[in-house]
Amino acid sequence: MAKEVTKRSENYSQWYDNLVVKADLAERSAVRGCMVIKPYGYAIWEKMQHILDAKFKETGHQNAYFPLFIPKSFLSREAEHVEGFAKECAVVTHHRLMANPDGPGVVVDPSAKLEEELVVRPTSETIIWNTYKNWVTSWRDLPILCNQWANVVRWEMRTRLFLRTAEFLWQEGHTAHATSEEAVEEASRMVNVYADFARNYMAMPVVVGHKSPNERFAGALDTLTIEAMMQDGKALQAGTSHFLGQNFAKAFDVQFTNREGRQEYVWATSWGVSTRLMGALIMAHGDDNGLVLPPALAPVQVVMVPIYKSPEERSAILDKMDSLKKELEGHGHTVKIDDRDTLRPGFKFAEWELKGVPVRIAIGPRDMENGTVELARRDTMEKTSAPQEGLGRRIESLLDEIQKNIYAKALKFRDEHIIKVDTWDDFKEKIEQGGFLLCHWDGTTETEEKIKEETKATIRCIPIDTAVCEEEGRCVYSGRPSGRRVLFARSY
RNA sequence: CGGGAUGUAGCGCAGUUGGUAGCGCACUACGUUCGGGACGUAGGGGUCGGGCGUUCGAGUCGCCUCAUCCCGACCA
Repeated sequence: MAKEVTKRSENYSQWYDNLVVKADLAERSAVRGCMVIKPYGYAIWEKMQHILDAKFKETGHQNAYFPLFIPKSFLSREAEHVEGFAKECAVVTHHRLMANPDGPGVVVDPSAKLEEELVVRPTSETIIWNTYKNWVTSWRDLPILCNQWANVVRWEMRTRLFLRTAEFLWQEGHTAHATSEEAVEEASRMVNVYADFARNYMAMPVVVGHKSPNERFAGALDTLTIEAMMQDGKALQAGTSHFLGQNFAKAFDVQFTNREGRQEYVWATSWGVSTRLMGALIMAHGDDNGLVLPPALAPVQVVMVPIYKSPEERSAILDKMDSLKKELEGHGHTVKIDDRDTLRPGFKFAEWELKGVPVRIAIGPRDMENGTVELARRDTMEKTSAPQEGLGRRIESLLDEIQKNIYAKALKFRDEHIIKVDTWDDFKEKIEQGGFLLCHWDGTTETEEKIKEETKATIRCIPIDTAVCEEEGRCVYSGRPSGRRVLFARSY
């Protein structure tokens, strides 16, 4: 039929694009580089949002909203920041259209030129720090712990659904602190919130670490990252948390009077994850049959498909399904009964597999006689027969098991593809096979750039949570001494 | 901004030396089906990206233009 999915092993990139569209997650928009997130895809994003939002609240943060438009001059206040974002900004220059005097349609009214152009936010540090200036006068006003859910625009040259689009949805936390220590601690806390979310909800293992100076966020003193491995062995930066020092406070003159009565610049962090997480989820778990969703993020955890010939059978089975649905909902699961009368069961099976629903329950005349259901799990594609009696408890433990199994599978894959590499020849060979390479690095940007030029691999992070990195050695490229291993990979 | 390609039905594509606009899927109606992506019959749907030219005649040839995609530079 029409919804054939490309084989993952044949062309991973094509498999991904195909899957995103076929599973009804998103599609390319007529607008250059932009994406339409379809209801099914958005439902997954909403689940992510709710879970993350609750975690932000738990850690003392509040939501707020800042303007979409940033006066051009704001961007240039912090030198490194402007340099980092200047090349990808959409700029509003006019505020009015007029009828085209030379033909049909409308043209920009040249008399409506803005005195100062407005940049569509690529990130909100500048507008937020310009605002925070007015919020802070005393140490008593600190900390400020705000988060914003918003869209941002980065005019990328080349785009991919979820992974890199001209406009994307994200959350950005922006905090202000009285001390450096407090801000460093905040940046670390939030990267761990992300890591916890990735592991326990997305069922996706991640490596937590520091970015090399070269890969840092523009304007940050330190960038923490979570790096995930996709099934083609490439790395995906799934979330970042930045210690911004006093850079933005100085650029926007945000000072407070400390307990000793002296004026001091505040210390800042910012952190964010985006709809890119959707791409990570798809690429981390999907297979040749389509999406594989961890139960914690599946908009539909259990789908029920009736199998019948006559209208009488149909109504009897649907009645049974209604009562089973209520039982499962009592256990807190989301259940959908696929009662579409125009499609055959086999089609429905394939469709829900494509959409990644963790558990399928099929009931036919045979099951009605025997008091059973057919249970199918998406992660292993196994089918078993189970009694209708006590189905709620059975499903509860099954969903739990699936969540754990998906993580275990991804973890196994990742650990099999992280290898230590100590020579340059070995590096060049191993990087072609995909995966993460743990190598010694001399700490210079020069070496990092050379390696990138020759192999397209970059330092994904300097891991903080892997004891195996802590050892003396020599740089894999230059041979100079190194105190620890870092993580190299090709990335999205 | 360099290099390369493609624009024909909702989607994917074919269209020969220029001669009535096609195929598959999807869609509509009816019937038979229904435990792994059903089948039959009958239908509907097009300014061939746009403009100008050559010609008796252009989807096809020429020029211009617009858009999109791929490979680089950039990147969550």
